[in-house]
Amino acid sequence: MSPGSQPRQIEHGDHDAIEDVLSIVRQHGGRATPARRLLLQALFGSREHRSAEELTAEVRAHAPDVHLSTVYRNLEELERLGVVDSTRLRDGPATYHLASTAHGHLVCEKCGSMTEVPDDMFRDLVRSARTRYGFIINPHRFAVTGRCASCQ
Amino acid sequence: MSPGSQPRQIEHGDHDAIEDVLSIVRQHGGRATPARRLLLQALFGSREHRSAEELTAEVRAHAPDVHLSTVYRNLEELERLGVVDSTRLRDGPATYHLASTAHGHLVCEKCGSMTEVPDDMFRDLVRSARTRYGFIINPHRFAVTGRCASCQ
DNA sequence: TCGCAATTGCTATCAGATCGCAATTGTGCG
DNA sequence: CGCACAATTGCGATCTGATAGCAATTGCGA
Repeated sequence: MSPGSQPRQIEHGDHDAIEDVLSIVRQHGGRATPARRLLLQALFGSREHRSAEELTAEVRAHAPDVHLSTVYRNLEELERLGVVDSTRLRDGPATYHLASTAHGHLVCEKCGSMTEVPDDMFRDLVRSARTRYGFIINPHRFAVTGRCASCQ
Repeated sequence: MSPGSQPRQIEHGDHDAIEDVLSIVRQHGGRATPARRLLLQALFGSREHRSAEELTAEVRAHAPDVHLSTVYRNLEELERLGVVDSTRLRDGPATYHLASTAHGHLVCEKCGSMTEVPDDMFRDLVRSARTRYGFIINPHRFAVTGRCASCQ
């Protein structure tokens, strides 16, 4: 559970994936800047949920001049393109992760721990929201709060 | 949709309800101050989700000196006592409402509109979270985000 | 009625996030 | 291959929502 654990190596598949994303960016009139590339690297390089601040720190390890606001702007852009999802956990900053890593979030309102859960948990909720209200739920972008097993 | 609409009259039942809450507060060593009473009045007086700021404005209509921080402190206290729930909609400030008015929230991430939905929509999710993870979900304290019917 | 802890008003401060602007830099087009 | 120009960046100022510290006030149990 230590914050900086699992700094999983960038695998060669990631590089292609990053370039794929960048070509999507280009298709939308965007550019492949070093900061953007580095940010994507950080996003691909870790399974954890990262705040903008944490991602900035990771980017800065390679390019110390990249500014926090740049990271925010890029995250916003990448979210607009559907590449990343942001999730507001109950307290603290928003966290960001690749949109492809599909999962919901259970956040304990006592101890703050977060459990990732598969999408199918939301199947029923998604279905009834659609049929009853015509509302299409995106289960990745919010946190479900309550009490975790050890905090009952 | 105008912000100040529906300023539903304080009904005589509300007064008793407010005093009931205050006696609970007293049982926990708290006091029945004017600010507290006014805040409860505001909470009872409206079905809408209100931010701390909005509630403060309402309280100030009767007692102009009540400070924003006082309202925050009281909301925190009342939430601790289980009288109110707070919900973080996707953006903007947290909103507060009486815990008794049980419902979940669907928030459109495009137009920002909010739909209140009955608890039973969450039945399945609540059940599988409990059986699979021992996690007890409180459906009132978070917002489910997605696209509303008119924003597909 | 009295004493004391709970509460308040106020200001300062916090964290997270956004904005404006001049300088820089990708990149599509010729 | 090189240019023009829009996209992007660094940086600081600024914004909003929320909290903390502290002295003065005030409910309320005994």
